[in-house]
Amino acid sequence: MTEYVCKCSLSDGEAENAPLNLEALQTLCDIFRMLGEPSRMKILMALLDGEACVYHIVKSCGGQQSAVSHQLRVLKDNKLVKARREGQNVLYSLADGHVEELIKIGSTHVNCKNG
Amino acid sequence: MTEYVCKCSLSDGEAENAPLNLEALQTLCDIFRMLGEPSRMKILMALLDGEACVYHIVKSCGGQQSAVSHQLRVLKDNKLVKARREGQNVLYSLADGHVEELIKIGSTHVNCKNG
DNA sequence: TTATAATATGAATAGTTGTTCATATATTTA
DNA sequence: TAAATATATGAACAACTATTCATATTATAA
Repeated sequence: MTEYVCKCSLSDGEAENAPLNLEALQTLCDIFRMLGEPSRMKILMALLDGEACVYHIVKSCGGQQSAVSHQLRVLKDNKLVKARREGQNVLYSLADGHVEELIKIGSTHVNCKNG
Repeated sequence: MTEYVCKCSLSDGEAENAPLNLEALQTLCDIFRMLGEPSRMKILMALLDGEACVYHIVKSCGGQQSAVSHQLRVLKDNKLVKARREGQNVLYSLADGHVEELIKIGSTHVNCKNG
């Protein structure tokens, strides 16, 4: 049985390379997974203009308060948002500029494909 | 019962705004969802250097051929990759530059958080 | 302290989805 | 045409997860 050779751009040697830290891959995918659920994306978009309390996030995004709280927890665990308490309220905001940038580029992609 | 006012940056009026096309939101999230699965991300990363046939994608990413084919189909349905047949082989490539850009920014985010 | 408001959480459930196995289709070679 | 290679696909199953409901926690107001 001879060595298989197709006409694509990869050699077998290149194809076998796995230059990827598995943990980093998982973390990277976790971030995208966070952005891949409409209920979470709505929350993040509501935070594009600045920090907001849970009450207003719920008002903006709809759905049950507990559902929003659950998602906020997941978003915080994955470092996409941060929170600070101010009296009775907890104010959430985007963790850093990358989140906003990812949303913008994703949106551009959608617009390109639809245009 | 008086109107609720918290100290976050949103007014009730702003919070109630839903300036979002639901279909576009879903499409946007679909793209990120595609990027949110390690098995798919591996495939996309294998395509960062150019087009590749299924055989080499499987060799690069591991797993069963049928699993890779299933994921390639989903990626194509969601317009993240495109395919062209060349003889027995089908060569896949990234749909456009946005995909690469998203992966890069996501990776930067990961590195920032770990640094 | 008691009551109320704001937020968080645990358990249960229903819906989604990635993988596997078996098989089908398409292309080339003998 | 028959055999072999490359890729795709359908069904089934297991794992994951978003939501709901009920309730707990935290903070302010009476």
